[in-house]
Amino acid sequence: MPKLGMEPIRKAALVEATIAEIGASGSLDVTVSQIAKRAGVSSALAHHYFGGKEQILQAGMRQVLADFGAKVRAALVASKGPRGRVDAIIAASFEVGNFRRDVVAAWLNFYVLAQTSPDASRLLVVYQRRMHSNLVYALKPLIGVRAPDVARGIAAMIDGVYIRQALHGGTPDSNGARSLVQDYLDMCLRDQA
Amino acid sequence: MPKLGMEPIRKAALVEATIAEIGASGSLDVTVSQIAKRAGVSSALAHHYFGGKEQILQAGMRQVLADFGAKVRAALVASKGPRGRVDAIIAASFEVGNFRRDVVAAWLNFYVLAQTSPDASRLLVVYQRRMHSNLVYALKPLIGVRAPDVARGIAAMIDGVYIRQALHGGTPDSNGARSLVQDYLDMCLRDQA
DNA sequence: AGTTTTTGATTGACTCGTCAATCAATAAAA
DNA sequence: TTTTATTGATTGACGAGTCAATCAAAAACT
Repeated sequence: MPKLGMEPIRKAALVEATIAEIGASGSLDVTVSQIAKRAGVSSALAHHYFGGKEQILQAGMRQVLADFGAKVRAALVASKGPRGRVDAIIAASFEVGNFRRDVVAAWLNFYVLAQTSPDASRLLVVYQRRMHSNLVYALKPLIGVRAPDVARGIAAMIDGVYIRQALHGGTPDSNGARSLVQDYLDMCLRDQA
Repeated sequence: MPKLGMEPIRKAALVEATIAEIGASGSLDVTVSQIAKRAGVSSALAHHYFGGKEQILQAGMRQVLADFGAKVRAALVASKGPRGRVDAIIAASFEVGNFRRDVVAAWLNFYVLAQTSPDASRLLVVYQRRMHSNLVYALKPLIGVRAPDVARGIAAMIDGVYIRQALHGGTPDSNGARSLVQDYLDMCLRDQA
């Protein structure tokens, strides 16, 4: 055989190229040839390793989700105390890397895909569940029984702020986004409802 | 055949069919033939009246935006007092019609399009600006100088809650969505920051 | 060590389908 | 007859997926 163990290398390159192409086109209308070309291989090889276009795109999506999850996890282990944990989640959500052209494109098209693809929908639910349970776990010591409700509010606001920032042409304002959500959190903590 | 004055009728039918097809496919990957067929005409006629696919899709998007704007306007004229105006905007945003399959699909794909199409981006900015100024106008009597910031928070939360509801399979919970945002508003009003 | 066999890696060429856009032709008002 | 409405047929381009063939290293064998 030629150089052995090419498969994981090629797959990784194709996944990366997939995300890049999605970013370049802004949509999922990317050809397998484009992806393969960017990865430096033939389109036939992409089919050989992934089986079909659908699976290539799915691998790309999964990668974006995984990257995000890793960022949150890293931020959490470096945090201290309940409030620190919430702040870490918020900060990780608005990290500059998340506003990269290709990452934004991946997320938006992920939403679109989630309407019709059970696979995409399931992945999205997993992400939302993890976000929610992370938030609840951090909020419980701070506000007790109100934690689930506040977590829902924070999660929604993170999504809303993210989309607005992402679509707002020009440099995204990570700090502004973060403080908007943190102000909301502060207010919730101050409030006795 | 030609009964005169068909143009506006056909155009309206094609626009409606466009939105329906976008809803059916969940994406902008709809063929002109599909749209034309649903509208009961040939694809050639669609090209004849609109010039090209791009313009057909754009007309569909503009229609969705216009429908939303009309709903908000209607809710505003029927409202009473500052607080009533804010509630009206929130309620209009989560009206059941906005969760229709095709409307959701249109909005999500609108976001996607806004990344790369200056036209779509411009339309989106117009919508956001109007939303913001409506909110500020209603909030000013309630919280004065804090109005712009709170308006930003409410707008973001509306978007975030909407997306979560829209992508959450099953019947959307209009009331739940509304109360989530209204609770946020109540808290802002109660708060002296 | 040298030869042979095996097999992963890789591609160019091809098939089959689809789709946007165009056009020439037809029909019916004005 | 000039204009408006309307379509079937056609075209030209493009893209997913398949396949047979090639290449080169590694393993097996002598």
